[in-house]
Amino acid sequence: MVDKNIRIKDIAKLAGVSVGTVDRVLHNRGRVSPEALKKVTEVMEQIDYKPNLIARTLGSNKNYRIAALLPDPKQDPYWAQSNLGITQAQTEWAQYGIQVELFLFDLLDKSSFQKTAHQVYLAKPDGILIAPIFYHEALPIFELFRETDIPYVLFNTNIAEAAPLSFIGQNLYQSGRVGAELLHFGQHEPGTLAVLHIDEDIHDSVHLLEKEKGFREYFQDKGKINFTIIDFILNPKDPSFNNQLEQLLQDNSLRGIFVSTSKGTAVTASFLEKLGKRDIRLVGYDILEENMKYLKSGIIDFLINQNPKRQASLGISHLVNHLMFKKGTPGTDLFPLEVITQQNVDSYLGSGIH
Amino acid sequence: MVDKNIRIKDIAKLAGVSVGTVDRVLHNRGRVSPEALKKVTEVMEQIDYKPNLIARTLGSNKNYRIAALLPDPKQDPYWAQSNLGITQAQTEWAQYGIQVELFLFDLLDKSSFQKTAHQVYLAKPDGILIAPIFYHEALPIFELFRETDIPYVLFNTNIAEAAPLSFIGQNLYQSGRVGAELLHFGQHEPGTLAVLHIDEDIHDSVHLLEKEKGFREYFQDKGKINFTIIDFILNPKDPSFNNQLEQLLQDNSLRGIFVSTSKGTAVTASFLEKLGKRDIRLVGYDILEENMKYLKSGIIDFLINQNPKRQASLGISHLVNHLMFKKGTPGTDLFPLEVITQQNVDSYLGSGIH
DNA sequence: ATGAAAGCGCTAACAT
DNA sequence: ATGTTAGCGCTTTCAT
Repeated sequence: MVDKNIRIKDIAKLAGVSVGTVDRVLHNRGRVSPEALKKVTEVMEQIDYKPNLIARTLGSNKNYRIAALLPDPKQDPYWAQSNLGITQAQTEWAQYGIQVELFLFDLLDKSSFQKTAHQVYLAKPDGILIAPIFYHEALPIFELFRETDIPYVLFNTNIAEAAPLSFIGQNLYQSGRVGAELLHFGQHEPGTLAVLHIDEDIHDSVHLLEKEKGFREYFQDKGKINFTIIDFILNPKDPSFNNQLEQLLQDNSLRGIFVSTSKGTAVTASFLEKLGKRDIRLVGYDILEENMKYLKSGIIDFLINQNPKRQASLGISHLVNHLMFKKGTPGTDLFPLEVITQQNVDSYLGSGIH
Repeated sequence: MVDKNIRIKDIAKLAGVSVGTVDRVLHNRGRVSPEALKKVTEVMEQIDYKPNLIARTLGSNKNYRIAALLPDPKQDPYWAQSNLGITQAQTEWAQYGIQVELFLFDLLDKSSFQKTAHQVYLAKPDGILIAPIFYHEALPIFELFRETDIPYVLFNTNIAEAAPLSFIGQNLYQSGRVGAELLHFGQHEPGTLAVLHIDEDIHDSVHLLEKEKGFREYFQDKGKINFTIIDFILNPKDPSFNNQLEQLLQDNSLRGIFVSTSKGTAVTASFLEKLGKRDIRLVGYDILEENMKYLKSGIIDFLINQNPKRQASLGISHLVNHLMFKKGTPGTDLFPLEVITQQNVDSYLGSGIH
C-alpha cells in the first residue's frame, strides 16, 4: 500500500504526455520532440523507474526460436549430457513461447559441422547456442552470424575471436592445475606422472593442451619436485592404441595419471583395472555412468566435473534473458571446477539444479 | 504459427463453458458442476494445458511479503553469507512485487530466537524462510506457523518434525563421510585422527554429531585401519580453550583433523600455523575470508562448502515459486558436498550463480 | 510528433 | 453454478 510500484502511466502523467510517448523514449524509437524527451527522462531519473518485465513480456507477445548447435549426443555420453541440458531448458521455457531447435553434427566430421552450421544460418533463428569444437571451421560461421545480427552464445569451447554474447564453460588452464593438485596431494614417493589426451580426433588438442599447460605450471610453481612428467596424445581408434596404453601403464615408476577427456578417463580406468594397477592414482573428467563405476570401485580417485548439462541449459537461459527480458548477460560465465569423489558423487546426482 | 499456444479461452470453447469456469476448475475453487468439471479436466488432459505463468502473475497482481528469520549476520561470517543470499534474492524478486523482511536473532540466545520468531508470526507474512538452529525452541514455533497456514521453508538446519514446504541444506552424515575421505586420502602412516567441534554454544551438537557419525562410519566401512579416532567438543569462550587445543595439536601421532564448523576451521588453522605444524592435514568447512587465507597458505587442505549464500537465496526462490507461480517445490533440496581446494577455490568465487 | 485504444493470457469481482 | 467483464502494465497499431 505504502510504496505502490510506479507504472509507465504514472510517468506519463508526471511528464504531461501519453503512455505512448513514454514508451517511445523508453525504447528510443524516435518520433518524440526534444521537449517531451527531456521531460520524460527527467521524471524517469527522478523516480528511478524499473519496468515490469512480466508485463513487458506479456504485452509484446513475441515467440522466439533458438537454435542449438552441438555434436550428436548418440556419439558420446558427454554430449548426451549437454543435450539433456538443452531438453531441460526447452521444457522450462516452452510456456514462455520459446522454441529450441536442435542442430546436430558429426563429432568427428568437420564438414558436417560446417554444413549444419549453415543450416542454422538459413533457419534464421532469433538466437543461437553453439559448441564450436572445430576452431578453423567455426571462424567463418561467426562472421555469418554477425552479419545477420543474430546473438549467439558459445559453450564448452571458447574461441577468442568469436565475440559472442557470452561464453559458458570452464577455465581449462586452471582445470589442469586442479588436476595436478589432486595428483600431487599426499604423494611423497618420487616417480612419474602422466598426462593423457585420449581422443578420436586431434581437433581438440589446442583445447586439451591448455589443461596440460596448467598441469605443468602447477608443478613448476611448486619448485623442485621429484616427479617426471610425461604426456601422450592417443587415438583409441588407432590399432596400436591398446599396446601403447598398456605399455605406459606397466611403468613401475608411474604414480599418477591425469586424463584430459571424459571418455579417456573411463578407458584408462578399464586398463588399470584389467592390469590390477590399483596403486596408480587416476584423475579424470566428468560424472559419466562409466566413470562413476570406476570412481566407486576406487580405480578413479577424482573427477573434475565440467557440468555439460548445466552449461547447455544455462546457455539457453542466457539467450532467453537477452531476447525476452532484455537483461544483460555476463560476457563469460566460468563454472566452478567441481571436485568429485567417491563420497560426494551422489550428492551431485540428486539435485538437478546444481 | 503452427502450434499456437493453448489459452484458457481455447479450453473454454472446447469444453463448451466459459473462461470463468475453466479458471475455477484450474484452481479448484469449487462452485462448478460435476459435468463441467469432467468436461474441462478431460480437455485439459487431452491437450496437456500449461498455464502461462507470466500472464498469471500479471493478472493476479498480488504482492507477497516473505519473512526471513536467521541469526544476526554481524555475529558470524557464515551467517553473513546467508544474509548475502537473501539480499540477492530480494533484489532479484523485487520487480515481481516480492518483499523480503529480515528478522534477525542473537546467535547465542535462545530466547532471542523465540522472541523474533513471534514477531514473524505477528507480522503475518505470506511465506517464511527460517534457520531453526535451536531445536527445542523451534518446535512450538512451527505449530504456530501451521495454525496460520503460512508456508515455511527451512534452511541450514533440518528438523524432522517441522513438516515444512521444503528443506534446503546438506546431508550432514554424508558430509562427515566426505571429510573422512579427504583426511584418509593418501595417508599411509598410522596415527591419530581428530574430530573437532568448536562452537560457542552446544545447541548445534546434535547437528554436528551427525557429521561425526558419518566420519566414523566411513572408517568402520573401510575395515581395519591404522587410525585412532578421537573427538572433542570445545567452546572458544572457555578460558581453557587455548590450552586444550594446543595440547591436542602437540600430539605427535596426530595425522589429520576434521573440524565440523566453519569458524572452528579458521581457529584450528591459526593454531596449526602458530605451532608450525604443517604436516597435520586439516579439513574444515566453508569459503570464508579467513579460511581462504589458510587454504592458500596450505594450512587448510580441503574445505567442504555448505554454500550458505545459495541456500538462503534458493530458499526465497522456493517460496516465490510456491506463492506466486503455484509451482511445486522439492520437499528437500540437498546441496552437493562441494570440495574446495587451493586450486579450485577461485573458480567458486567468480560466478555468483553457482 | 502524439495520443487513444486494443490487445497479451489470466484473475477475480460481479451479475445472473 | 455459470458467464461476463474489467483490470494487471506494457506494447503496438492506428488515427490525428
